[in-house]
Amino acid sequence: MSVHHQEVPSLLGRIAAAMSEAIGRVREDLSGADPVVRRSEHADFQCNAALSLAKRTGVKPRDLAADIVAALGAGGPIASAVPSGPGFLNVTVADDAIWEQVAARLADSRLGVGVPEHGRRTVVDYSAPNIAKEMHVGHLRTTIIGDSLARVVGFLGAEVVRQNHLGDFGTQFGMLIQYLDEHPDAAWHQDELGDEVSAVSALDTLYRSARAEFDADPEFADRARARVVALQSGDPATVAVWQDIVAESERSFRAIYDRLNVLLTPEDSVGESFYNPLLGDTVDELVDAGLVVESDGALVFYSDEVSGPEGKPVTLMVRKRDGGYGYDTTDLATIRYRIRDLAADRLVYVTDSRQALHFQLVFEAARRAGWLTGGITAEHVAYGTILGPDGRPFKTRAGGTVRLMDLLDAAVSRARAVVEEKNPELDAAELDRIAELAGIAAVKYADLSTSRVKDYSFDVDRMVSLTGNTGVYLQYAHARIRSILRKAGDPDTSVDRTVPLQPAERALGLELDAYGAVLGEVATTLEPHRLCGYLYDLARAFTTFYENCPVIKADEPVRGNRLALCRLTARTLGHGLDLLGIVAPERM
RNA sequence: GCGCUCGUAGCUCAACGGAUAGAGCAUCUGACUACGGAUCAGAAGGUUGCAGGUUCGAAUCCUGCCGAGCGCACCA
Repeated sequence: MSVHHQEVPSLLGRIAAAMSEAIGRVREDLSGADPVVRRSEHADFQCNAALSLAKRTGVKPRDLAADIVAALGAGGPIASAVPSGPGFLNVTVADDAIWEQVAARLADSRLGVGVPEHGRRTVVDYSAPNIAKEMHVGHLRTTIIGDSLARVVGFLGAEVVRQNHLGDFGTQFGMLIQYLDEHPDAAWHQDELGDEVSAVSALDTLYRSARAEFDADPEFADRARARVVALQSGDPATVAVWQDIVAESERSFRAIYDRLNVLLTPEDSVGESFYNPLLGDTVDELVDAGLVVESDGALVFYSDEVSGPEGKPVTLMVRKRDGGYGYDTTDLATIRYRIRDLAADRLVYVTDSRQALHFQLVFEAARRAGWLTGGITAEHVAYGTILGPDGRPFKTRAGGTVRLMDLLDAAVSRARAVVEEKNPELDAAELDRIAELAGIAAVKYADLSTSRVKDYSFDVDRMVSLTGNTGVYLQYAHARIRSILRKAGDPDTSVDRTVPLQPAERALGLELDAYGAVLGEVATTLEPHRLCGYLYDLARAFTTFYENCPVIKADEPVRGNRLALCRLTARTLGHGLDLLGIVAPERM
C-alpha cells in the first residue's frame, strides 16, 4: 500500500466554493453566505442559495439563481447549472471530473480524506467495566460506540486519548480481599480456571459469597471493614491482592475486547482509584472558589441552571457527611485532570442517557470552577437502552443480567446457523471463523446503525440477516467485490477520463466522493449511524452498478474504469467498516 | 411537581430548514442456464402523535397539549 497522501477535495465542496464565489460576485455583501449545496434527486447536486438569500436581496429567487449562474467562473467541475422550480440551481458535473475524483482517491492512501480534526486532543471515555465483575449487556453500547468514535476522530487527525474509567475502587474490595484471604483455596486466577470460566466470573461469585458472609457474620464484617482501611491506607499485602484482582479482571475484559475488536488496552485504563489521591485537592479548589456549601454536614454544589423537586436546585455531592467521596467527586476530579494534565481540547463521555443530568452538572461545575474554558468542549454522548423482545430492558428469562459473553455467543451461534445453511460446503474451521466475524459484526452494526439516543431491541434474527441494512450484508458486499477483483487478476487500474459515464457509474462515483464528508459529520455529531447509513447506500449503489454494468466482460477502456470503481468501492467499504470496528474478510 | 429524551409505512429504522418524506423486513406481481441469486424490476403501504405559530418552504425550529421512557444529594 502506498504511503502517498494527498487530500482530494470533494466535488460538493468544490461546487460550494464556486457557488460562494459567484454569490460574492453578484452581491458583495452576500459573500460568505452558506451556498447551501446538497446532493440532489434532480441532478448531481443542487444549490439552494438563491432561495435562502432572496429575502435579503429583495430579488426574486429565480432571478437571483440566474444571476449566480451568470457569475459562475469558468473551469472547475461544474458542467451546467440550470435554475429550476422556485429557485433551485440544478448542478451537473462533467463526466471527466467524476473520473478524476475516482482516480485521485484511488491513488491516495487515505482515500483522499483530509484531517479536519488535526491536532485536536480528544479524550474519549468509554466502556468502564467494574473490576471483579463480569461485563454485561450494559457495557455493550458504550464500548462499541466509544470505540468507533475514537477510530473516526483519530482517522481525521485528532490526538485521541482513550480512557477506560474502570470501577476499581470502593469498600466492596475490602470485603472481597478479606474473603479471599480466609479462603486461600478458592480458585479465581485465570490460570487455575481453564477456558470455561473467566476470572471475573469467579470473582463475581466469590464476591457474592463474601457479601453473604458479611451480612451473616458480624465478626467477618468487622474484619472486612478493617481490610477496607488497610486497602485505603496502602497496606502492602492488601494492595498486592487488589492489584492482582485488577490485573486478572483486565485479562477477562481483554478477552471481550479482543473478541469485539476494540482498541482498548491496559494502558488506557485509568480507573477510579487513580483519582482517589486527587479528590482532596479538587474539593479544596471548589471550596476556595466558593462553589460548594455545607448542607446537612455534607459539602454540595448547587446548580444555577437546573432545578429539581420543589424548585430546589439539583446538586452534586462533593463530600459526604461521613467525609467520604462518591462518584460525583470522582467525575469532578476526572474532568479537571483531563483538562489540566491531559491538556484535552475535547472531552467525550460515552455513557447511557440516564446520566445526562449528572454530566450536565459536572460540566457546569467545571465551567464555574474555571477548568472548562475557552475552546475546550465537553460532550455527553448519550445512548438509549437495549431492550428485550418484550420491550423492557434486556434481561435473561430468569430476570437476571445478561452476560456480554453469553450475548456474543448467542449471536455467533445464530450467525453460524445462517452461514451453514447458505454454504454447507464450508469446513468446520472456516465456518467457525466466518460465523465469529459475522456474528460480532451483526451485534456491533445493529448497535451502531440506529440513532444512538433511541432505545433499540436486541433481535438476533434480524441482526444476522443477510439482507437489509446489516453488518453481514456489508461484509458480504465487500467480499463479493474483492472476489470480482481477484477474478480480474487484481490489475493495477488506470482510469481513462474520456470514457462517458453510465448513470449507475455516475451514481456510484458521486457516492464514493462523499466518504470524507460523512466522516466529518460523524466526528462533529458523534453519531456513528451516519457512517452506517452511508456504507449501506454505497453498497446499494454498487449493487445497481453491478447489475447494469458488466465489469469483467467489458472491453477496455471501460473495463479498467469499472475495475477502478470496484476497487475504490471495496476500499471505501472496508475502510468504513474498520472505522466501525468491524472486520471485512476477503471471502465469506 | 420540575427536567431530559423519544413519537415517521403493518414491523425495524433513515431523512445538514428544501422539490414527490426514503430504505429494509413482511405482503403481492414479475424476471434469469447467473462477471458470487446472499439477485433484480415493479406494486401496495403515510394527515410524520394532536393543535397552533415562524418561514418563500417544516418530520426538522418555537409554543401548548397527548402518549412512552428516564432522571431529580451522601449507590455508580
